[in-house]
Amino acid sequence: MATIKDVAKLAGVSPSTVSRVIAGSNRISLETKNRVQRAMEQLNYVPNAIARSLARSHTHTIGFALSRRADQAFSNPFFSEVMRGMSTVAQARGYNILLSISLNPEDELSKCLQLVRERRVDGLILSTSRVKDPLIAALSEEEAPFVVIGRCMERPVLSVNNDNVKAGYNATVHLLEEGYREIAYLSGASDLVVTIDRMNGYKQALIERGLPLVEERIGVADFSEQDGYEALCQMKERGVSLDAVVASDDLLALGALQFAERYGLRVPEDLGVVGFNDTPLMVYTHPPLTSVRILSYELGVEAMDLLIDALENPDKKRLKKEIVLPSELIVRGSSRRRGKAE
Amino acid sequence: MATIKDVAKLAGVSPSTVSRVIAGSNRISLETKNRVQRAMEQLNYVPNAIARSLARSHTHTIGFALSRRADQAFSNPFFSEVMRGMSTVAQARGYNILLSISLNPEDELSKCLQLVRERRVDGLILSTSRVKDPLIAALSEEEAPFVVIGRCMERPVLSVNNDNVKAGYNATVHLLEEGYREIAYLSGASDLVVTIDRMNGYKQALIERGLPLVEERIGVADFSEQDGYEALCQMKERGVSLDAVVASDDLLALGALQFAERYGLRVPEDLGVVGFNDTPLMVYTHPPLTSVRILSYELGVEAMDLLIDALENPDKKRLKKEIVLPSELIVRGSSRRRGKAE
DNA sequence: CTGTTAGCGCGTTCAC
DNA sequence: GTGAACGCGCTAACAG
Repeated sequence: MATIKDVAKLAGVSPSTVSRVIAGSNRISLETKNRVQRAMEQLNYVPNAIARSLARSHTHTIGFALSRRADQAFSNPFFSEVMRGMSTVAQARGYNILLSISLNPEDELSKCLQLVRERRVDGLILSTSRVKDPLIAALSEEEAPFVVIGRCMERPVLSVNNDNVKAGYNATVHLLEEGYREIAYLSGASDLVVTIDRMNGYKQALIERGLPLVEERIGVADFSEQDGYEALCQMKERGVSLDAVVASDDLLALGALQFAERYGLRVPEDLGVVGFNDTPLMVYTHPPLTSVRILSYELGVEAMDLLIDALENPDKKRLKKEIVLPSELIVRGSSRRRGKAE
Repeated sequence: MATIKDVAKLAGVSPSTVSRVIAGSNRISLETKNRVQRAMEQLNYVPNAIARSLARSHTHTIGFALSRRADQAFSNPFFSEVMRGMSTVAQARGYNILLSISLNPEDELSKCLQLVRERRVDGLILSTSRVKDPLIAALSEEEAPFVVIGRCMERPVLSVNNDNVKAGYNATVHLLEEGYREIAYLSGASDLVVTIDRMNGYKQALIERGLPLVEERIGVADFSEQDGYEALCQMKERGVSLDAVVASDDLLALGALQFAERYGLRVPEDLGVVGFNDTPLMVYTHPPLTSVRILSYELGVEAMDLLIDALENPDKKRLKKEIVLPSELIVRGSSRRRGKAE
């Protein structure tokens, strides 16, 4: 494998000259430039990225942290889409993506710190955020550049989020307008900021319409259909009445559908259901699932752009920008009973 | 950020000594070893991975190539699972994963070559294989270490695959045993080795049972429900009769379900359907989808292990091992009509 | 415009 | 057992 020296030798110049034509320096004669380029082609020369990184002390690599719970949570294409978005930008701006999948938040923390301290990545993108997130705290202390997909409640950070409060609010209002009154909320892991925000939107809608906020109608479940199903069954068995469910994830909404089946409830007549993420396959549930569409691809795009901007403009680094992307409620059969025969 | 020199200075030794305790050299006195370790802790020292890579001329990083069509194809968790498997092994063996998502095979080729030539990765894992795959050819010529998830028809390569021919065969035999006789096959992109293998299994089953092999019953579609739907509609409109479908992907099977609805065919009575991948959400289709379960997580595990083994045992490098993992047909409502009232 | 000199941070002989 | 010296391949500051 040819090195910069080989090229220099062949072209009859010094390595630094070669380095200059690679960098596209303008103070270089057209003639030697051509000569060098010919030599590079002839030797099939490609600069060694590692050596470059060492010399310039940055890697042009971004780490993406995914903890397994998050991963399985969204066995829907949410993260695939985010990654596609990130990847598009990374590609365009000359960056690479290093993947870090962990089994739990503790591992995630140590692996991310490792990546940063080893200087393997220039910055990190975090896939979710929790209340008092230790990872965010550690990274902040380390002064490592990072952006979180989600929101940080404790301190200003670079972040890209969707309007979860509003989305939760809209979903709930929609159910109210369809005539549902006893609306339950299915939360994901209770320390995830997303699910808390969505819940707050839900609460806000109820309060605004003067409806009672029944704590027993709020169920906490891991992001899985099974858990969603069980949470609702427990509610029912405790004698809590409900005629609709706002589920903070489509998988949980699926659990709600199962729950309806178990108790012989008709959807949407007896139970209205709305989920989150608008997972493509949810079109095929019976009835098709109403869901909040999240701009996951765009989330990835914005996150990567934000991080690279911060990286490349050290002056702006201190400005902790927070981007919020809109969501859209996609109404389908699972929540539309207005005008239907009762 | 502390360097090896800082540690050396603090411990009152030379950098090479520090290097030795990092490497776990045994010819070092316990005393200085402890002294160095204390210094490392005190300075919160972590070796710079880039400098290491340069000195040792390998990165401990594996590239994973995904081309977008493959990605969207499997908006099911197939690749997530593969990645989880790869990640587990990578973690355990001290490797990192660099992600390379491309929009098309051409981009994929150039990006992968780039990664290898830049020496950014020690090796690559390819997510799919095509007939006369240019990427495989290029990588072979480059003598870059890589393993393909799938199979290479032209030359021996390191590969991890599932038993697609047998799986296609089993799926078809199952339909035959359920009494279906006019079985169609829905292929994915016609140059993907997976889909070809599955088709050959399908053909073999028909031939074995003495049934005619009707070329018109083989439809080619991209991996999407829409395409699957359209392929079958075209078949129908051309007057081709069919009473069952083997779809090389669950999404295509979904298209078959749509097709059935469109033409008022009852599933499984009038149309039997079996898909591939056993996507979790397919349990919720009506009726639940029969599908071939692929060991995607294990595929990732084996691929990563195979690659790292080859990397770390240069002597074995020449041995082009090909691993095949079993699959399992999960029978559900969409293909079970035996014993049912007709 | 171009070459020389010094690193970037670490691994690895080769001596002592 | 330990240190000095050199090299990995490239960039950057300084001359000229």
